[in-house]
Amino acid sequence: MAATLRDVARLAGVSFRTVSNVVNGYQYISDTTRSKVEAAIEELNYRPNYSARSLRLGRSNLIGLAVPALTQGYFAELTSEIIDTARARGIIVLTEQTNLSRELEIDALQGSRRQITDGLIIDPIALTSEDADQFVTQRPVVVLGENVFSPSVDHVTMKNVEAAAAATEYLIGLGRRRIALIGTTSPGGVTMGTSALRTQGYRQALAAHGIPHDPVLELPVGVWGREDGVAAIRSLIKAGTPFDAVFAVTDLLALGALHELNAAGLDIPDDVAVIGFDDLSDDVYATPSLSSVDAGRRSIAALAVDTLMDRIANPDRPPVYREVDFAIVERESTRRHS
Amino acid sequence: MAATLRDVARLAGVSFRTVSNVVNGYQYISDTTRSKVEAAIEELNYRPNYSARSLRLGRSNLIGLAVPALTQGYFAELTSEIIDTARARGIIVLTEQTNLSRELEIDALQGSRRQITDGLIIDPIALTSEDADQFVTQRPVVVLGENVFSPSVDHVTMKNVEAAAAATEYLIGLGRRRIALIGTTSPGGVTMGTSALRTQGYRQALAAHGIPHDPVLELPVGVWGREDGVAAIRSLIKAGTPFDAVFAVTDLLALGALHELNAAGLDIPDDVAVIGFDDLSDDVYATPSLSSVDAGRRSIAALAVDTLMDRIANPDRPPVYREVDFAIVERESTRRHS
DNA sequence: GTGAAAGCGCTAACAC
DNA sequence: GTGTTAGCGCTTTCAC
Repeated sequence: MAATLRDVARLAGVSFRTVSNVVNGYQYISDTTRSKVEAAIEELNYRPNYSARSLRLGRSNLIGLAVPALTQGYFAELTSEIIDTARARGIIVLTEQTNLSRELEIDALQGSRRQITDGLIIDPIALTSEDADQFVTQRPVVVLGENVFSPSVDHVTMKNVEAAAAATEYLIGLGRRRIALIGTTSPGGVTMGTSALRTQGYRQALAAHGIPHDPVLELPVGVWGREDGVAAIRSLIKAGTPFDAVFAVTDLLALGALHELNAAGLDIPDDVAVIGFDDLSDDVYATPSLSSVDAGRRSIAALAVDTLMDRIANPDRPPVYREVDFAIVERESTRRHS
Repeated sequence: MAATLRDVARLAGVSFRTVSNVVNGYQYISDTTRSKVEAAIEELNYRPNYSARSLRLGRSNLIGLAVPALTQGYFAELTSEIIDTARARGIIVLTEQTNLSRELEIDALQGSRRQITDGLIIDPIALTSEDADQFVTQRPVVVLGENVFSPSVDHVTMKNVEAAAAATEYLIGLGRRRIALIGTTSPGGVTMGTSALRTQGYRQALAAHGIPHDPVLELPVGVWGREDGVAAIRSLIKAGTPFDAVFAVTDLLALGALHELNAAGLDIPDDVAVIGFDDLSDDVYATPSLSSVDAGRRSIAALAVDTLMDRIANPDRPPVYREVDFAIVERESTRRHS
């Protein structure tokens, strides 16, 4: 059996309250007492019992993180960054995957595991703003992405419209006029919100430059996997639609597109320039390397954790809506040959 | 404040022991009582307090998972599979990243967060078998990979030597004789164990076919990122070493190699056939798609969770060493043109 | 600076 | 089938 505070106190010859004080770094303890206690802790290899501490404090230092799938590069990187940020704050992250399922997202928000954690960071895909009340829960929630807006909850997100417009303008600046959009909203498709915003940015940029908007160039996809990028390019080529650039609303789609453009024998970027969205670390190793929009994932990770911790400490403050900055990252898939 | 068992009991007009019985699915309760209690639970939106339950039971239903980095595809997929397997068993996973750091691996094993979880699954990279006693801890540990063997602890791992030999033999069967090995052990390199075993398999296969073993074809790397695969091919080409195939000890290295071979204008697989190791889902979307060794990651995830749960339930059973099966997955990077 | 004691919410042994 | 009670290990108010 593991040693308890009492065991340590007995060995050190002090009251067990004193041991608790030492463990919690309480100030006014004589040096001799402190070192006696520390020696006893060392000898018994004492570790505080977190369940007891949590029960007493009503706080576990655990937070939940609910993302669609760790196998998607964006979420693997986001999760990695959130775990590291949390660790630096003394917080432990309990990750779960919602697999694009409405049920699992509701379970993440409402299920009994919420009880274990002090708060939750969630990136909802299947839920929409119509489900806004699902997000109003006993314990703090920070919502990522813009598929959902729930007025009484904290949000941390990216500037989707502006960033998508910037990517499109960048392609226009390269002289491209027939810019395909892969991953626009589709009637039954998931990720409506994000997709809609990036589509909006794309159209805004075209309009701003007087480029007519051709519906044939806007390709909806099922989900956001590489295979969907492949399929989009395939359908474009099959239909014989001319195009000289591709803006994919996510890097996975862009990587799939790259693969299929290569397979079709097209030159990138001479025949078709390609830019994605998310700035995954994989982009550098694509053939050719993939230009992308860095939408601020690293900032989002840090801001999400800090916003959640702040809300836990301060439950009554008004909800915040925070957006992080973006940047275009230029690589071979759009670079002019020099 | 959240409702407690007592609140529910008061509302339902029963003793709070009865409520506990209902919550825990105890058998002998009258249907009327049960439904009264359930109505009260519903009305108060009661959720059991896990800290209290854990404190009482000495068991949290939380397990730790320590992997090098979620940004590495293999570990993202492994983690994803472990989380899902655990969830199906009612267990929650608390993931941390050890970043190839010896200190962080020791912290995962010995640190105070061990206290929160019932057990730990760890894939050590920086620690070696010389650190075997670090793995002997109060609470159950399951060790993944073969960088470490600690005799009194459970292990779940893959058949590295056999799988690497099979990959090499497969290339030999394709008529290749100058097979480069990317990711062999290097004096100061990490992941010595895994690397050494796969190198051993490679050499065994060559020897079995009477192919002389050329040290120039064995390329050590720093870590196992795509950039290291790029560097390995670059050095090979720069040195003018002839080669007609590449076996990379991990897919990330192989994907980097693919990228650099493409950049050098070599035809894959005609000039150089490439096979990796791990069967990441990315492999399908590489250009060309990457052949690989499926070393049994999915089985490892399930087996690791089950072995840990079994050990938690049964702390005194003898330690086990379990190996899962592998398979060669053929794709374009090694396929003969038809 | 240290000690005694209450109680966080729950489970389970023990009565009835 | 239901009620009473002890106690898991800890933090913290209140004394001294």
